[in-house]
Amino acid sequence: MIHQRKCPVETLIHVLGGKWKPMILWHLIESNKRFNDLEKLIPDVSQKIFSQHLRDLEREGIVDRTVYPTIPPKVEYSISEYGKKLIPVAEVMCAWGENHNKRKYKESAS
Amino acid sequence: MIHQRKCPVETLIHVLGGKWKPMILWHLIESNKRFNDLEKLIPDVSQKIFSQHLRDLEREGIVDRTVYPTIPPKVEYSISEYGKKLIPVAEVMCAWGENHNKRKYKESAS
DNA sequence: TAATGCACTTACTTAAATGTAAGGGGATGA
DNA sequence: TCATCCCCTTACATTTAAGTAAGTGCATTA
Repeated sequence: MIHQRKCPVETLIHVLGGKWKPMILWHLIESNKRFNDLEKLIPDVSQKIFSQHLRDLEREGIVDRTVYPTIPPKVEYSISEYGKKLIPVAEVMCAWGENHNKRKYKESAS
Repeated sequence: MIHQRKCPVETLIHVLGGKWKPMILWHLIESNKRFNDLEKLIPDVSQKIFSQHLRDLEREGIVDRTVYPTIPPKVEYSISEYGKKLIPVAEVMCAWGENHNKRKYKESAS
C-alpha cells in the first residue's frame, strides 16, 4: 500500500542511485560476471559496498545471482529478464546525461 | 574535460537525485510557482533544503528564477526551455518506477 | 513601536551513504 | 603447517545529505 504512494521517479532513482550501481549494470549488460571480475573492472569500490549494491540489485530483481558450489566457490551475476527492461530506460537517461555533460563543458569553456 | 569522463546516467541521477527535486519539478511542470507556493505544496521539506534544491536546479539550467523587485519580494520559479527536455525522460523513468512499485506490491502481497 | 509578509541564509545537529581494515570458511598446493 | 583462492561479512570511521531553529532586510500595517 505504502509503495503505491511513492513517487515512481524516486523509486527508479533509489534502485539505480547507489554510487556504483550504474557501472555495475553497465558491465553486466555486456556479459555475465563473477564477483572478482567486477572488482577488477571497478577497482575503486570497496568490497563491502560492492556486495551491498549487488545484494540491493538482486533484491529488486534486476540481477540474478548464481552460485556454483565448487571449492573455491564461484558466483556469477547477470542481468535478469526483468532487469533487461531497465536497459531502454537507462539509454534514455544516458542520452540526456551525455547532452547535459556536453552543455556543462561548453559552459565552463566559454 | 572531467565532465566528459562521468557516467551520463550518474549525471542525471545527480541532477534529479535530491530528496525533493522530482517533486519540485512535478509541481513546476504544472505551472510556475513562488517559493511560498512550493512550500505549501511540499510541507515536509525544510526551507534550507528547499532553497538549496532550487538553487541546484537553477545552476543546472533546469529551472528559471524570476525576481520581481517589489516589497515584499516576489520570486517565481518555472521550468526552463532546456528543463522541458527532461520531461520525456522523467516520463520514461516514471513508467518504469510505477511498474516496479506494482511488482513489489504484488510480491509483498503474495 | 511592534508585528507582518516574503524569500531566503547561517550555524548547528542528526541521519544516511560510503569507505577502511580485518576476518572467516573450507579445500588445495607448497 | 602455512599460504592461497573466492566471496563475502563485521566493526568502526569518515563523508555527504538532510533537518532544526533562529536570524536578516525592507516596507507596510496596526
